[in-house]
This record gives sequence, C-alpha cells and structure tokens, in this order.
Amino acid sequence: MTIMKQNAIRHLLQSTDFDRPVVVQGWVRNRRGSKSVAFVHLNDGSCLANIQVVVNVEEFAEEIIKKIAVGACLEVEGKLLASQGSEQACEVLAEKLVILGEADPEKYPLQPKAHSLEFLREIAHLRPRTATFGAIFRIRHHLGFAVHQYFHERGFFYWQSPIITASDAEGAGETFRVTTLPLAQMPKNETGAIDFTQDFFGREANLTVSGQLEAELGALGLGLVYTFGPTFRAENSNTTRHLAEFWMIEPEMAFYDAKDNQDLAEDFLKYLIRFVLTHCSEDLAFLEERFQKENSQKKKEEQSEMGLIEKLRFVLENEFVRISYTEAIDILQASPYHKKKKFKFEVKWGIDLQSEHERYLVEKHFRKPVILFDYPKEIKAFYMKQNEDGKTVRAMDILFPGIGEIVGGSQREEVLEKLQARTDALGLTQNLWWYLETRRFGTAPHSGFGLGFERLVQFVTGMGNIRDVIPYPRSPQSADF
RNA sequence: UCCUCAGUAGCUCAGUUGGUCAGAGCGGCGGACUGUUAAUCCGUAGGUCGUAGGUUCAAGCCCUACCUGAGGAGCCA
Repeated sequence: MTIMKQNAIRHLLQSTDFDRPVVVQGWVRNRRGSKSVAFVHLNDGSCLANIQVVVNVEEFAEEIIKKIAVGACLEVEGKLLASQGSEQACEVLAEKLVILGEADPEKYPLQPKAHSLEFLREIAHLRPRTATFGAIFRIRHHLGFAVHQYFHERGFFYWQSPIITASDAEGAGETFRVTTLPLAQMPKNETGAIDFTQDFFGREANLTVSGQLEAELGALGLGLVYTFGPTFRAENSNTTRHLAEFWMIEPEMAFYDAKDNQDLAEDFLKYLIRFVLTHCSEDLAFLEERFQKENSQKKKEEQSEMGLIEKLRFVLENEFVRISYTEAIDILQASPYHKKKKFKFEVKWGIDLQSEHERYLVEKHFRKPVILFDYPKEIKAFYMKQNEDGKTVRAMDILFPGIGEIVGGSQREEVLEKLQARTDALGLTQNLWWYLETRRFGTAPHSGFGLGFERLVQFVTGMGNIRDVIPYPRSPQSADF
C-alpha cells in the first residue's frame, strides 16, 4: 500500500506518458459499444471526468463482461493509450478486469441521464456517485480547506467551542435536548418538575446553537480565533436555506471594531470565492452548465441575468455596498415598490427587515452584496455593542443575492454594566456568569461574525436547495442515512 | 408552524368536460452492429394511478382526512 496513490483518474487524465501499464479502480458510469468492443466510462471521484476503458469483448469471459453494468465497481489493469476517439485525450486498453463490486442493473437506481434533485435526495447514500454531487462535494471540500488556510495565514487560531452546552442562553433558536434520562419515566423532584440533577451532566444540556459566546472567551485570550463546526437548531423551518444540522464558521477578534469586522468578512468571502474559481474550474464549469439550463427554464422575472461564474466574478470585482439600517429604511420607503404598495409588510424604522425588503435591496436596488449595520437594539441580540444614540447596536448582516443573509455578526458589548443590564432584563445573568467575567476582568473591544457554511456552498455552486450541498441533510421529519 | 402546488411503470412525465385512460420517452431485459461519446437500430417485460374513506350506474379524474415531496412565509446561518 503506497501512502500516495498515483493511479487516481485525475492524474491519469492529465498524463501524456502513454503506452505504460496502469491500474484504475472506479465505478462504471456508462457502458456502450458493439459485440466485439465495449467502452466503459469509469469514475473514481477524484475529478469530474471519467476515464474511458476499452474492452475487447472476445478477450474476456462472458461472466465478467456481463457484470460490467452501470454502478458496478471495477479494477482494470491495462495500458494507458492516446485515445482514437475525439472526446478524450487518453484511454485505458483493458488487459485484466476484476469486478470488485457488482451492481444489479434491474435494481441500481442511477442511470446515465439527468435525475431530479428530489429523487437523488431520497437516495443520498448513492448520490456521491453522480457528476453533480461529485462536483458539489469537491467544491465543499475546497471551501472548507480554504477557510482554514485563510485564517491560519492571518494568525487566527482554530478554536473548538463545545457541541454540548448547558447554557441555553444564546437565544439563537430552539435547541435539541441532550439527556440520558429514561424518556418513559423521567425522574421528578418535589415540585413535580423533571429532576435534571439526576441527568448525565447534573443539569439540563443541549446541542449548541452557536459557538460564539465560547469563541469570545477564546478571543479574549488568544486574540484571533475562529470556530468551524456543526451547529444544531430545532426550529421547524422548511425552506431552501435552513437545516437542523449545519456548519458554521465563527471568527472572533479582540481589538476589532465594527468596521474591522466588516472589512474582514468581505475579504474572507472574496478569498473563498477566489479560491474556488482558481482550484475548482472543472467542477464549476459543469455546475455552470447545469445552472444555465435550470435558469432558462425559470420564469423571466425569476431568471438570473448572470451565469454562475460571472456572478462569482462580479462579487469578487465589486465592493460590497455598506449602508446603515436607517439608510436602508429610507431607501425602501423611497422605492417605487413602496409607493406602489408592493411590499406585503409595512416599512418603518424599528421593524425587522422582511425577506421581501432584503431581496429588494440586494436584487433590485443595489444588485450586489450588501452589508447592513447599526440595527435597532430591540430586534438584535443582547451581546451586541450599544451605540451612543441609545437606539441602535453595532450589528452587521451581509446579504447575498438569491440566498439572503449569509453572515450575521456584530461588535460585542464589552462594558460590563451595559451588558449586564441586558442579561438582567432577559434573566440570563446567572447562567452567563462566566461570559460576564470576561468583561469584569480585562475587558477589551472585540467583534465577530457567523458565516453559514452551507449557504456559502449554495452560493458558489448555484444550488437552489441547501439540502443539496451537505452530504446528509437533517431537516424536520427527515434524518435518514 | 402557516399558505400554495404536486404525488400515474425503476426514472421523467402525458392522461382534455368522470364513461377502452392504463400510455410515452429514458432505463432494464433479449437481439443486431470491430470504436462508441447520456451511441444507434429491432423486439420485449414492468403499474392496487400516495394511503384511507366517500359521492356516482361508473373515479387516475370529484369530495374529505391523513402521509410524503416541492415552492413561498416566519425563525435565522
């Protein structure tokens, strides 16, 4: 066993060192040919493209030939040759064939043709074998890798916030309970309530809805940290951009103010997009084709004016628009949409912006990513830094066309008295004593944000449904595989 | 959770006002073809029409409930 296998199809396809013996292993994507010669397209996941294996049928046992069906796994020993066909540069002339795994053609559900994404979602265990999902997950990998590279190069430290937390305090959504208590007969205390002192942790525990509060503790010691891990929300949301289990990236930076925070977020997003444009051009080109096809079938008013790659370049080459919440309200109120009463929800200072408002700003008015900042404090979380005006907090949301909010963040309140006034009002002070202590001892201005990893993958791959950019999506009523 | 739409063969879908309406393409299977490119050509087998009730002489089609899926809203990343 070699540590670094050199027979990946990705490597072979780039090779011009012909007439040498090679071994390829992969799954049959397609097979065709005549009585005497069969052309088998093999894919091993190392890249989008298949390698063509030429099989002179007479040279092999009928038993073997029969088993070369779509979906079967093969090991082929043969010779790498310059291809006689026009669609590929090289091919493998088979000398020895081993069927590593059969696939009964009457039962194997994937065919060499386009399947609906809904159908593929039902067979999520097999969809990594399709061209589309191969491309998506290779890009997902590259994005994840780029996240670490970006932060590492800039002196950030990878920080692991806990996945199980006993503080149900973030207020970011409904939580999943973690318990070892017997569901059939939960122990009760004198008041009749469930006695969590008998539970595993001796108290109530949940899966995390955000690693932010713990990341702040890291930043107030290590300076620059980021988390990148799974996050769980038990919201009953059924949309194309929500999951019950998703991955979030949360950088947290000591001595960064709101402006530094915005600069970092914009630079970070552009870096990630540039990384994929540089390293995933083959997969992107494939997804582009798919994107264009899908786009042309949409209604005129829903069609994207730009292609996928064009859209990514556009984001790279343009500065994000940065406006305050107050300015955004002004723009919305002055808009023709507002005058024609096309908004379903009223627009006035103090409201939480609705999807239709965000979409108008991003897709109609500015037509590029928008950073909104300085929101009314009533509609934002308790930990956000309060502005001098007494009305707003230093929140920031980054809105992208098509997917809405991709980043949410803020400068954090570092003044103990102001922060505690908020936790007092919400009854969180006792639970968050450790969080408050960071403000009591050597407090420091700091900022951070959360980036929804799947939403980023959605934007980069052009996939409309978030369930198609994570290997095993979890959503209400659905946790198969 | 709310609103809207959909569920017919393995997949993608057609099925007109309820009355030969159980259909097509792809895939599968059988055959033809010495180099194909989601190959082509000929032949063939697949379906309690999501589930349960109801209306009717008669239901894939109408009504009710439920299940599943999709899209939109809310929540947010």
